[in-house]
Amino acid sequence: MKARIHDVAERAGVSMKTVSRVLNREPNVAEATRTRVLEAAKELRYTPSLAARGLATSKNYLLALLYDNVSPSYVLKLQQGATNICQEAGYHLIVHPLRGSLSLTQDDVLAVFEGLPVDGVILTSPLSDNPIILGALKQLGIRHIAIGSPTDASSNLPTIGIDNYKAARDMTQFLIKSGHRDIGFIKGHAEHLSAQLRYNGFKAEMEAHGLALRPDWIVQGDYTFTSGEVAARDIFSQAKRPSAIFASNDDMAAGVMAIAGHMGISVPDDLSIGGFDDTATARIVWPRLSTIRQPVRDMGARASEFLIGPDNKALGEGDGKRISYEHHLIIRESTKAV
Amino acid sequence: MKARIHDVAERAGVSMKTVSRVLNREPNVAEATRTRVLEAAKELRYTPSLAARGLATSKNYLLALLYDNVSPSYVLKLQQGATNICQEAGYHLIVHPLRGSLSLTQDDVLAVFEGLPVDGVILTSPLSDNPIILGALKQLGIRHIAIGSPTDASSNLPTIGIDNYKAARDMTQFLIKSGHRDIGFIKGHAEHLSAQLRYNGFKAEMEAHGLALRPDWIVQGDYTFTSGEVAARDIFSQAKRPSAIFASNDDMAAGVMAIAGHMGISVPDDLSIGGFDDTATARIVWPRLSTIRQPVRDMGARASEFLIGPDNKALGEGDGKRISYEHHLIIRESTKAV
DNA sequence: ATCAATATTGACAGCGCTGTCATAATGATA
DNA sequence: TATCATTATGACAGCGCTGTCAATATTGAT
Repeated sequence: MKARIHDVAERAGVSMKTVSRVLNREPNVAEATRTRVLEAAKELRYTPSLAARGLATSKNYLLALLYDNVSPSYVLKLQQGATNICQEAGYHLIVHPLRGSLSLTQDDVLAVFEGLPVDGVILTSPLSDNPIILGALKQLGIRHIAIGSPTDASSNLPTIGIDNYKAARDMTQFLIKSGHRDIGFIKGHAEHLSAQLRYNGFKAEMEAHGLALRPDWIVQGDYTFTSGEVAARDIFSQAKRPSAIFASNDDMAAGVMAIAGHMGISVPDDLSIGGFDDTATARIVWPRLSTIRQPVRDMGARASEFLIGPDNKALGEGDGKRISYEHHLIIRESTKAV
Repeated sequence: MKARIHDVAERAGVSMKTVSRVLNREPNVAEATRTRVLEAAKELRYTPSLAARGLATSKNYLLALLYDNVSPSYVLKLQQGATNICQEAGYHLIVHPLRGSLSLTQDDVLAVFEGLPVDGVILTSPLSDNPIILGALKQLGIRHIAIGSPTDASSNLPTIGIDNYKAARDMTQFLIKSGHRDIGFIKGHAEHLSAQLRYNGFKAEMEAHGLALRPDWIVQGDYTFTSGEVAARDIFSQAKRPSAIFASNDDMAAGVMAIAGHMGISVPDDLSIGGFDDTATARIVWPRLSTIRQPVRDMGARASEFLIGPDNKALGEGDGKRISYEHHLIIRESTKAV
């Protein structure tokens, strides 16, 4: 039924080992031989057995993408980028939800990874900020990389992301330049490093313009739609309302928008709203959200490349531990100059 | 580093084969032996090597979930259900995007599956309606199951889903009972069987109540947000506007809502909107969508169970080829009695 | 022509597990 | 107690591939 390497070898008139060499792009194969083997493989529709190859090389040819508590479209975009690279390299990607990661014990986590026979793991926030998970990965010797906030130079964790701090400054600057002076802020999940960085960026830019941060307008959220609603209610119950609200992600921004709609506050006429991430949500709500776009697919692709590549391969410039991608400020209809 | 079956055997004082028996729940192992083996395995934190096991059994212990063109949250929910089951059985799930599936040739599809060493495939619409894909799967002898519309009894394809026809009737009936008589409809993607069934349900219920279907109010969409916008513009440009619009899925309903917002048509005061699927979108838009909920997680779980189980295992009642789950009509703020 | 260096190829073992089949222990039956 | 069916266990080969190492062919420099 299914062709084996032996069949290809026979057909090409070479040894199995030579076929193996061609298929694995090893050096020192005569050009003519290579061609002959490739042809034979094609004719037989040969594809190597993952299992056999894995057993022989003690690799698994499997990567995992772990997530908890992030937006589905973000996960799937990452995954699409990663899958493309995996396919080329004969790898496959297991997308694995890890629910309630914050309350997981060391043993829980070890059990998860022992049951996941992968060569590398891509972590998204907040998993990448979780010492238990990082510890388990290190203990088991599984390569890993985080998608998130590469600005934390203190850590040794290879990381791909955008400059959340700078991006938040950009959005804040945009709002200020649009004439807003009374700007509220909804913080992201307290456990996510990105949340801290985004807030820092907001704060720095406000201060750089000599604008006051009003504590009543700065509310803790947790990146969920509902927390955006709660935060919005909170802010709107104050004596004075801000003219703009910058939410740390799109879902919370959508929550703000829902409450505004409910309370008859017109967006963007009475209130401008800025989001972050440019998820599908940003284009689904009306008016559409002004937000920050991350090249998520590229980041996923880069992460797989790193995990599949040789151990010693550096990730980026400098110490080779961090890569920062460019973000983009996307202006849509949820913001307006005053 | 990593424990092998040999180590466990030694520690338990039995042969490797016996350990294998215990781990695979084969019969004819003395209770005392079983306990001893289990203990040894636990102490050594032993987990079998997928590759070796796969090589020996010529199984892959891998399932694939293929999708194209469906909402991310739908895919991830399916995946969560499926993953749970897979874990228990020592399987893993590869979520695989198959973009542009409609223009794929036989060879493209074969190449995809040959590169995907899996024991079973879960197909979502529209892949499950694609004869090329089904053909390739059959040709390669890969077990598969569709998530979608199990009402098509003509096919031999095992299918899990809800009764799209009935669900659409339910939503239509609800709108009619709310006093709406002028109801528009936005059709789903022409290639999806579900789209046809939903439309049929709408039509049947309208006719059952003696209500006319106005062709100007029935517009073709393709399940995307944008197509919902286009359809809405189309309907709103007619001389008379319907008092309610039933969109074949939530994303299109959100599109309608966006255009309504844009044109100053108030939802639900001037226009009721019904969606379908109860995706995250339904709760993100404002007002929140009345819609139809499917037990997507359960469906994913059931699908994996089927694929992992023995060949002869029937799926459901009757001919054992179809399972229909209950749907639920979810009433939120996007609809209102007139 | 000669030999070292290099390029190209193949034989063979073994990765960690399970299937097959043989054997040993146990229980049931006469 | 002898005999046979049943249950419990182990020895061994082999799944399809690649790593190691040895063998052979080719090249270039003398």
